[in-house]
Amino acid sequence: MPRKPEYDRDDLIARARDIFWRQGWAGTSLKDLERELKLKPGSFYAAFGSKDALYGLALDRYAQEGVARLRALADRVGPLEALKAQPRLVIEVSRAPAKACMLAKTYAELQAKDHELAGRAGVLMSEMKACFAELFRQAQEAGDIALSHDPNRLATRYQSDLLGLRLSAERSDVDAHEIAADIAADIDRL
Amino acid sequence: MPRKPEYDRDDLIARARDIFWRQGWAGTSLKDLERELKLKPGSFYAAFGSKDALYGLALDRYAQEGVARLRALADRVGPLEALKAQPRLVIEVSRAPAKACMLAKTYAELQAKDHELAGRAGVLMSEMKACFAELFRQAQEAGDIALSHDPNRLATRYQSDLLGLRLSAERSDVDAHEIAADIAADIDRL
DNA sequence: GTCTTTCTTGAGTGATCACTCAAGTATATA
DNA sequence: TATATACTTGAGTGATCACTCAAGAAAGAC
Repeated sequence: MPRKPEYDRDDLIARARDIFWRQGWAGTSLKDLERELKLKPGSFYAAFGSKDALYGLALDRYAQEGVARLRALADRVGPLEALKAQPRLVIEVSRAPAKACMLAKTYAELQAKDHELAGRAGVLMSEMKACFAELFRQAQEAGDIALSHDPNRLATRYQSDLLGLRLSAERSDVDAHEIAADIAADIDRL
Repeated sequence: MPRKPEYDRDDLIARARDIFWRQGWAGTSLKDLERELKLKPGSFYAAFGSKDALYGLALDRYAQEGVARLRALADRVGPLEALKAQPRLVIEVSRAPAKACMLAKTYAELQAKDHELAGRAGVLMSEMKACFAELFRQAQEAGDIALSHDPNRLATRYQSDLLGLRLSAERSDVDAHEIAADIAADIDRL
């Protein structure tokens, strides 16, 4: 009996993610969102409740797609090759709104104020790290990496390297492909 | 003939740097600054002109002290040992308001809006990178690092690693000392 | 067609933003 | 002591912030 909304909620979340990813939390005003999502304030708040709530949904979507993409890659080329390819891939996605990791940007921006979204970003980064560790462990099982290494430690370093790489990739005076190649080369030496 | 200001300008810039470093640009309001610097709006604007102008001074101070500290360290222990010690040192400074690099935080927060301060942070990061490259080159001259390596490439990777490390050091679920040790170990293998 | 339910619209809310400025106060020189 | 020259004070500026809500419009059920 009721009327249906004119928007595609999933599409709106994806578009909001791109805006937040690029401009950050404080850098994105409701005016920005209303313009880009073509939603008047009333519809916006009926659909999402608050700016923070939408940011949370966007953050979850970002992390979920990131993990899914890496897992799918590992299923295709195996864990070691996936870990080696990932650095190059994350800085080459040209349709992405930014090179830097949205989780890291969120954490860096909001952690000092103990914002709930910073906590959420931290949890999601931790899950991402666990995903890396699992792939390192699988690579060890496959005999590609010496068993003497601790997969959790490898994952921690690897994630740190990726965060640095992706931040560096935003800079015009840095050749991020060289860094990506060096990170991949490090994995080969394990 | 005139009255002297009651504040120490250098001290105010240092205090402002710490606030901006921790809370970011948008995350720091003039109310925050007025409270921490104990300056009423009139005095604040007479002294610094604008929030952005003070942020710029704070950024310059941050970068200048960072370079000076590393150069002093290199003079004491030599270029190779300085580069190896730096990762541990940057995450161990307990009186620092944050572990992450202020230049990186500024760049990440403001680059999307082409803010002048992001450009300034980028230039300062570039200067820092040049400082790293110089130390790598000196280490090669001293015979500590094989001449086959490009010092600029080493510096780029090293800086990227440091950015990742320092961001990781903000997280409670990460053992940053392990990462720092691994980065130092990488330098030994060159 | 009529009713019910939900969505859309957009002016308007108080709070906070960076910033201004006129009035008051203190100090070094004459 | 008188005067000139800053510095300090804090109420107040318009703009923008996230957000609200009442009224109008549209679509399924009957």
